[in-house]
Amino acid sequence: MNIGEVSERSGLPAKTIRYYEDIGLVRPLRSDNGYRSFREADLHKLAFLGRARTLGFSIEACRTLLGLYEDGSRESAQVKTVAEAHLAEIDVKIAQLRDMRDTLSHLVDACRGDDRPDCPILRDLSGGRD
Amino acid sequence: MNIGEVSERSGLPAKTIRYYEDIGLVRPLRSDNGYRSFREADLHKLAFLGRARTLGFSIEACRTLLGLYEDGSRESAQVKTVAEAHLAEIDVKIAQLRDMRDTLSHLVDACRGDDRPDCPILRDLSGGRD
DNA sequence: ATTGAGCTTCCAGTAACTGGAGGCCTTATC
DNA sequence: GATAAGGCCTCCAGTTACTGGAAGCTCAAT
Repeated sequence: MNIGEVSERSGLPAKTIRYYEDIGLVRPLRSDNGYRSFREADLHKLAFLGRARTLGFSIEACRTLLGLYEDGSRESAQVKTVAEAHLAEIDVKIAQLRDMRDTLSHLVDACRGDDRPDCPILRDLSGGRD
Repeated sequence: MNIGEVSERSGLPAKTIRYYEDIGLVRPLRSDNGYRSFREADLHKLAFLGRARTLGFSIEACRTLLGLYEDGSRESAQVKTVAEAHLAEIDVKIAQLRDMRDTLSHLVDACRGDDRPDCPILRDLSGGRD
């Protein structure tokens, strides 16, 4: 398979696939003409990576997961540990965003949004010194 | 004021303050010895930026907000528009993270996390082909 | 005179790609 | 056989918002 077909079947841009090869996540063969030549297993890996990325796993976490995926003697506890760590990160991010959201939505609600300069949003940002 | 004092009073690292000067968000004076010399107004701007950043505004949004802050003839509608756009982005991010969280927490719950290789998380990532 | 802290600039690196330039390879058409 | 289109190649630069570090000047105190 050439990169175009793999791109289509995995849903990943060709650029991204080349990048993943650069950083050692996949190692496709090469044809005589220099083109990358992907096996089914490479495609599966890339699809795996795409899915893991949509779940928000970092590239390094993906590398770990891929290693476990390919290691028949893994313990599921290892996988679970990685996933739980990521879940905890997601929770932190959500909490941070919610804090921002709460503060910001109060400010937005308080702002009349008309043609006058008076603005609670700017007042808040300026530390009330205004 | 030298950068150290401004850093302490604004809560921003000196590195960040220099960076903000680089990209034109503040323009401190210079002393004869080459040191940056900050006025109170510069400190206020930096504190403003720090606060806006904690609310998640991008640097470019901060630049816009700072411009409005300094423009006595602004209309609060302009500020509100920027804030609402940012609020919408936050909502999108929260929704994405929640989706990830939901999927991932189901998978984590389904994984026994013991010494056996069988793992629903990997099964999901591999597209069920496992 | 010599520390040590504080300041300066400049370069490189982070995360995970993405865009673009310049240039082969392949296939089809005239 | 020439040519054009499209796919592929590599390499370089840019993105966001900083952060770390090196080499070196300045200042205050000893």
